Parts: sequence; C-alpha cells; structure tokens
Amino acid sequence: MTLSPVCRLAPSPTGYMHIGTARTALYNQLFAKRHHGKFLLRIEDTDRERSTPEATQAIFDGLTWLGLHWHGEPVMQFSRAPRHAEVAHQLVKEGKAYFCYCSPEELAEMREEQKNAGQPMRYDGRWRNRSADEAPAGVKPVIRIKAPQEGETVVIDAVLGEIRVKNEQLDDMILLRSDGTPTFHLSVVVDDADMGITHVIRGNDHMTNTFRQLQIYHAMGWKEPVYAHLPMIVNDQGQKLSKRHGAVGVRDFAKMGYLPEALRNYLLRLGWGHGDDEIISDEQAAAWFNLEGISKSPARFDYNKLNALNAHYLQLADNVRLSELIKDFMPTAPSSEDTQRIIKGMASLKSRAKTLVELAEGAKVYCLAQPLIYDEKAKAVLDAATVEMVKKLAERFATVNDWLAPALEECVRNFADENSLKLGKIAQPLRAALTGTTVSPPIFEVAEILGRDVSLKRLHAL
RNA sequence: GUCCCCAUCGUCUAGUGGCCUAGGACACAGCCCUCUCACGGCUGUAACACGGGUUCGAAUCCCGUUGGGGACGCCA
Repeated sequence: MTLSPVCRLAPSPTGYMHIGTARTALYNQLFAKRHHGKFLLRIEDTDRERSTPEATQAIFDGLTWLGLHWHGEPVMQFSRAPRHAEVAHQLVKEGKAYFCYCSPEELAEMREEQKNAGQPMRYDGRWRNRSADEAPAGVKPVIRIKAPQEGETVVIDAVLGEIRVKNEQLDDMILLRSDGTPTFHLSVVVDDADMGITHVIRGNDHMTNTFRQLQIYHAMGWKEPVYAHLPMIVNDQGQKLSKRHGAVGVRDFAKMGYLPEALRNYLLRLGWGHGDDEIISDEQAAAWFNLEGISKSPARFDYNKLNALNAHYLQLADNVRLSELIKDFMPTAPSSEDTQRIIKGMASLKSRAKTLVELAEGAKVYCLAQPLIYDEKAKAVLDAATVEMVKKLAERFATVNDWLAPALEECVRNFADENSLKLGKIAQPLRAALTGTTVSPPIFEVAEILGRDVSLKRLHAL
C-alpha cells in the first residue's frame, strides 16, 4: 500500500451501540493501525427525529470502553448539511440531477402498484425529463440523481470480490429532501470524499447501497474508495442480531462482566481468521489484520466462546485491577480489609470465574458479613458428629504458630491420619464451616487469608 | 415480488486442485490431577448442503437445486 489508508466508523446515534458496530470499529481501527493510517469517527445524525445526544455519548463511551481510539474530533454529519446541499445543487446545474415534484403519497401509490404487478419497486423517473415549468404550485421538490439507465455498475469489494448490477435495476434516488436536508447516500459520499476516506469497511447490510453511492462518486468525478463489506453477526437463529433477542449493546456486555480485551479478541475472530490462532494480543492483531482474512458468510454470536476467552483474559488480568472491577458487581462495597483479602486470594479466585459476575460471587468468601450464612449443601455436610470433629480440629488450629496454608494443611493432614480419615472427610466440613458453602478456592488458602481470628471465630460459631 | 450476497464439525474457523482417511479453538463426553469447584493434561464424538460437470485427481474450479441472509424509504 503506497498511501496510508484513512478509515472511518460512521454510526447513526439512534440508541445503544450495537455489537456489530463495535466489530466494524475494531476492524477499521486495526486496518488503519496496521498500515499506519487514520481511523476517523463520524456521527451520522442527519435523522433529526431519531438522533439523540445520549446515543452519541453511548457511541463515544462504547468505543472508549473497548479501547478503540479514533483520530481527531468526531465529525457531526448534520453540521455539514449545507455542504451536502451544495453538492446536490451543483449536480442539478451540471444536468446530473433534477427536481422531482412527486408527493410521498404519489410514490407510495406507485410502489404499491408495482408490488401488486410483481414489478420491481423503483422510482419510474417520471420527472427525469420534465421541465420545472410543469411543477405544481406550492410543492417543494426533492433533488434526484439522474442515474445511468444502461450498462452496469461494478463494485470491487475486498471481501466479496467483484459484484455487478445492471443499472436498470437502480432508480434515481433522492439526494436532497424537499426540506433541503440531504439523504443518507449523499451525505455519506460527500463526507467520505471530503474526509479523504480511502477504505470503507462496513457492515454487509450496506452492500447494495454501494451501487447507488458509486453513482454519486461517478457523477462528481471523485475517486472511489476501496470497499470491504463485513458479514453480519447473527443470533443463534441465524438472524440479524436485534434487541428483541437478548444483548446487543456494547454496554450490555460490560454489564455481563466481560473484559474489553476479551470482547476485542472475540470480535476479531468472529468473521476473521489467521490460521489456527485463537488468542490474539492487541499487538498481534495490529500486525496481522488484513482484509483477505475476512470471511464472507454471516457469523453466529456464541457466548460459550466469549466466556472461554473472557476466562483466559481474566487469568492474565492484574489482580488489583480485577478487585476494582468487581466492585460494580457486588451488592455492597467491600471494606478495605476485605479488598486486601480479595487481592490476596485473587489468583485462585480468578481461575474459577468466566466473568466478573462470577468473580464477584466468588470473592464473597472474603467479605466478612456476619453472621455467616450456610447454604443447604453446607448444612448437609455439617451434621452433629461432623461439627464435633470440626470443633476438635479447631482446638488444634489454635496451636498452629504460622497461620499459613502449608502449616494449616499439615495440621489437618496429621489430624486426619490420627483419626484414620481421608483428607476430604475433614477438608470439606472445614470448607463448609469457614465459608458456608461447599465450593471455594483451596480451603487452607482461604483459611490463611481469612486469618487466625476470623477463622477460629467461624469454627467456634458452629 | 425484484436484485445482491453467502454455504466445511452444534459454533467460530484452517483449507486457494494432489500435503485431507479434512486441522485448530469453543462446547460436549470420558480419563488423569485433586480437600470441593475450577485451572491444567490426555483421549473421544462430530463437518466439506445436494445434484451434475471440468480434471489423472475436487472441500477447493464451473453450472444448477436447495437452504440462509441482506437490500429495495423524502431511515441510516
């Protein structure tokens, strides 16, 4: 690549930030990084009805949380409306676009007739060659492009290859609405051209838009960008991911306890491959990412794999960082002493968790809420005879000098030998007594971290 | 309805005419490790949608069928 690429993410701020948008952002950012180019952000807020500042903020927040940084100030598309109108009028002057005075009702009627007749639903060009004198009074016209009616439009897509469509299939799309505001196609092309975008990497739902957008490039004599259309992310039914069927917002994944680095790795591999590599660091991703590796077919979102990846990145994550992150997932904030215990026990805790939610759950052992609550399984373990035994063990514990896991383990092993018991026969009741549960990190480690006083207190509380 | 795109284990994928009795990862099952649960290690189940070609040879190329997805707005 001789010139460094300029990529962009162009989401419309009409709600939350979709996970598919996040992946598109990742691919754009990686591609730009790989080739030392730029990754720009443009907020497509020309739909004044649906665009909200909150949704715009959600996009900034989502990208920031994911660790995807864009270059420079985001472009707010609506602010460029005058420029878009200017281009539309220029095309009219050059005879490449024209005014159309059809009412929305008239167009709807036309489509209805076409549909009933089994015809393709397309604008029939009824104003293409009429002069403005025929304009009905009081009707504000739209501007339509005078699209070529013969030949074909060809897209060379970096993912899909060459795609051709006959121009007769395309109609004269609206460039400028009757209120003078630009439509999507016009603003996208004008902005991409003005921003110097060289590579348009976007969702496959834009594939068929490309033909129309190319016509604007051709009319204006602008150099067209390289296109790369990404396969959709679909749900387990194979359909477009939508809010009706579960989580789709980046924020939802944060709330479910996923780490941004895990989501990045997951999204990277969802629709792109590099041999047999599965765990891919940010550095490797930036060095390896290429358009050739993008797959053509839609990819299903799979929580199992995301969970596995998240578990992996949890292992790699810094213990103090994790102790901070799990606070959002705990009913009450742990005290500073509890937090210290959690950090000490984190190595064992995190190997047992797939998400921050599970990690927070596990960390509860070190949060000293009194009295200790025993779950059903723990109660079952602690029958009367067993409680007697544990109390005897507690007396032994009181004599342990170094309150450290190895010493405690030795103490319990000796106790077990003396009573001809298997270690498990004592360790499990000990676990139940110390944690109120039957599942925890290694119990001697838990006892060590809990400390002598707390541990003995819990044993005596039986 | 019209147009466009897609098609390898349940899922994500490797594979670009012989290296494929199709590889990896996740999930699943079993075993080992083990104080519980995990981690880890080992083993296993499991796929080229179908039908025609082309070729000495096809998961790989071509055509068709079927199935899936997307687009057809004065939304983006």
